[in-house]
Amino acid sequence: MADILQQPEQGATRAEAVLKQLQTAIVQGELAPGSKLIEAELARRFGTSRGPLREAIRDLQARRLVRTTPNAGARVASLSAQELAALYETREALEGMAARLAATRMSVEQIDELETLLEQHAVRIRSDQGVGYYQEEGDYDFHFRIVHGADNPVLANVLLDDLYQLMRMYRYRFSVGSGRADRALEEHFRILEAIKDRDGELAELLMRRHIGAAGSRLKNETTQDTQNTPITKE
Amino acid sequence: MADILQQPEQGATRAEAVLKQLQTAIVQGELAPGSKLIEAELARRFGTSRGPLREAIRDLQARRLVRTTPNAGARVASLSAQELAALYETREALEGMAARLAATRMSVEQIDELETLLEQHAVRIRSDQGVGYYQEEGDYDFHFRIVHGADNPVLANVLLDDLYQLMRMYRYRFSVGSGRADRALEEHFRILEAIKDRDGELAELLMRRHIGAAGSRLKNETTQDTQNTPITKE
DNA sequence: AAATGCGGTATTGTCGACAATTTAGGCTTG
DNA sequence: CAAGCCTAAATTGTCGACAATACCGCATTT
Repeated sequence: MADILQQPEQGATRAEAVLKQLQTAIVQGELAPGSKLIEAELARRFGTSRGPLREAIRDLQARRLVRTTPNAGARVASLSAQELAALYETREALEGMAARLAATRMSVEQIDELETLLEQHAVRIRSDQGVGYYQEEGDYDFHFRIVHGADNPVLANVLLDDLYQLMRMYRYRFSVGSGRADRALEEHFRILEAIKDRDGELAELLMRRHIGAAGSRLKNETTQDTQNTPITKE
Repeated sequence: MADILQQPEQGATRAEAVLKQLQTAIVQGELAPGSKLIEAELARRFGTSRGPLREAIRDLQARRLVRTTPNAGARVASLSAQELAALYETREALEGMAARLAATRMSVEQIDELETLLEQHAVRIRSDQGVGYYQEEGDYDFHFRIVHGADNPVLANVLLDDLYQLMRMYRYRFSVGSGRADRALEEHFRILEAIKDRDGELAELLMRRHIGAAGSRLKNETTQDTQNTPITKE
């Protein structure tokens, strides 16, 4: 039980382990958007050679968390307000679709489990414990289950692997949704109701609104300082 | 004008060049779905070392054209009928969204250009020349412009980089849409009309139908032999 | 004869060194 | 003083070799 802070072993291959560590470093904001990723430096930090690190960077590029230009290296993605809006727009369409499909494809067991999950959330929020928890993991968990309930592997891949990490990254920075947990939970319950009724059309509509609300709040928070300039530090 | 067949130089870096060559080899079916990608062999073939080749494979993995399992190598993606349906389902949602957005965001110049493009297609089809061309490049071109007209970089990225190549790969194999060029063109014109009217809702509906039709035809072609088994050769 | 363990071979994962390219700073030059 | 070149440092791209792992055929055992 020696090294809890440093747990360097994860994943089958070294490249995978580096990928995970690097991804969390980016998502949690330790590596600021726009900052340069120097291969040699990161390789030293993660105790590996440049080979696996390079592969990790390429994976992150696919997930839109970094951008690389040939011969000039990689930088942490830095989304402009416009791109951030585009991200939410796309998410709205995809998760709306997920909700519609989930309404017809989720099993009753899955629906039951989702309901108990939401009830647990309700308890947590009423007791004012874990508000932060709810916003992070709980919200993610709800959307995650909807996407899985849609039973569409392509959709799941695009949303969970590609787009979600990007949003988590920016959610971190603004701590989006402060004090909106109860409202969000209410919306989650409504979506659940629509799914229980097997009303795909309604579920899609509610989900789109739910995400649209989050997107417009995000827009307000960003446009106060930046209008077209990237949201970055360096 | 010596080597037209073999033009080994493409892209700024070797990995990029390999990526393009390998991707076309896969999309055109030269490397059958399910077949194994042996790094040493491909490296020899493309006249490079395993390093750049490895990076190309990782890029293709992000585009869902290959699947890798740690320590066991990469194989050309082999979609089951179910996954293929999921692919079209997702495309339907995304391109529907693209059409809706394009209806409000495309400039009149862009719309004019799109109209002349379709008129050229009409001429080609009526004269019975280039039916094959239309189905391949022309159709792609139309959808490409709609996606760009939506002015949403995330959407464009997901559709064009990730999903489109996969579909081209399977379109090749079945030569989907044989003799449907005139019908497809008609549908394209209707979508254009909706965009000219700035009627996003209608444009979305028409686009979804347009793609849904292609998807169900594809489904018919595949379910005749395979129901749950992957569509592959080896 | 079927299952299981055991090599040997093929293939992938990782590393360190070298080549090519970009980047930064100083110097010259107009 | 500004602009442009030119060198040097830093960084990325590429390669070949070695280590680790998975795959395959064969012998052995029950």
